[in-house]
Amino acid sequence: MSSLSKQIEEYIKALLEQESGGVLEIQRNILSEYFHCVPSQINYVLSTRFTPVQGYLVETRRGGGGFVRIVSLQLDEDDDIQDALTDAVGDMLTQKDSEGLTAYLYQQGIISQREMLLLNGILKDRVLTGMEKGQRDSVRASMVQHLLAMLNMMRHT
Amino acid sequence: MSSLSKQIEEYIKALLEQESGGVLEIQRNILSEYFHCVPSQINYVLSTRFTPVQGYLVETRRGGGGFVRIVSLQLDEDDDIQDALTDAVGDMLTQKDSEGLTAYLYQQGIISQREMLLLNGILKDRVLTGMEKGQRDSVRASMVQHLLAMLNMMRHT
DNA sequence: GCCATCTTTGACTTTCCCTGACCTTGATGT
DNA sequence: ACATCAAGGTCAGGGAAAGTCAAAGATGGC
Repeated sequence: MSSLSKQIEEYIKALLEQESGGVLEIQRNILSEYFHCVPSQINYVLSTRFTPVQGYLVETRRGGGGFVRIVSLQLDEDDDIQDALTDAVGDMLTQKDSEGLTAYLYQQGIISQREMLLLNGILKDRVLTGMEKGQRDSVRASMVQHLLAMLNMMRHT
Repeated sequence: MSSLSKQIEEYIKALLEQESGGVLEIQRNILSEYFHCVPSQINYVLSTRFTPVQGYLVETRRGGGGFVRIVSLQLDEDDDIQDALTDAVGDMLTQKDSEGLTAYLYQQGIISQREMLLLNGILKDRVLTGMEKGQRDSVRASMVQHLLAMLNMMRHT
């Protein structure tokens, strides 16, 4: 008995495969009606199975004409970016570690020096104001995960 | 299925491009008739998409011969980016505004398209997790303020 | 059988867009 | 000056999405 979440996951992935560009746009309500579940079930599936680490980027818009857009990144196994995504960055990342990572990306020729400097500037503790260290490191991790996912995407286009 | 607001936005931007001086003067009623909508819809579009932080100034005059003037702000080579934008950013910045700002910076040749995409990617609500909206907007403002400072420095060295 | 983890649900919230009723300002003719 | 008309402005409200969160339920490993 595969769970509903699992089924929804498969369905979305099937839809994604049909899209040539690896980009799927769909309405949350349509999906939840199709599976006879509450809309927030879709959020659960997206947040547990379509994360940057798993190779997906999700974008949404609310209000009239709202949608959910799911982008599938083609990731190859032995890739610097993918390694960083699965190994180096967990769900917490200190300023020091993020600087180490950007230096590595620069040294690998994945980002420019200027990009490294800009990213470091934005990821500093001093800039991520008004939160506890734990939260800062968690937000930084999220930012860097998304950054890596996008770098991966750009590399393949 | 792009929203009416989006269409109006595009239309205005297209008109603006045709103007050599970056200044467009038009009547609100003409626009609203063209799009078969109420006049105040135009105000909505102007106030959400043509703000200073997105690189625009809007001036209007009421009464007979009234008009809406939309000015696309141009940065000169020796303009101080910080001076020009710090106030506009303020201490709160929504995702939409930050995207407008990066688009502006790109259009003005201050950042590359790739930098714009990377920045947008890490400034999204979805990425700045685990906080209330107020805090998100405040952290985003902080990040963008620091970004402006760095861009300003890099520009003159 | 117990505990941890994953799933499912639904009540409540937020965002975005659009409309219409009513208000303010400026120009013009007398 | 004043009346009138011709702009544009404001604001509250409603509808259409998606988001959040916590509680309840299911599952699986030991």
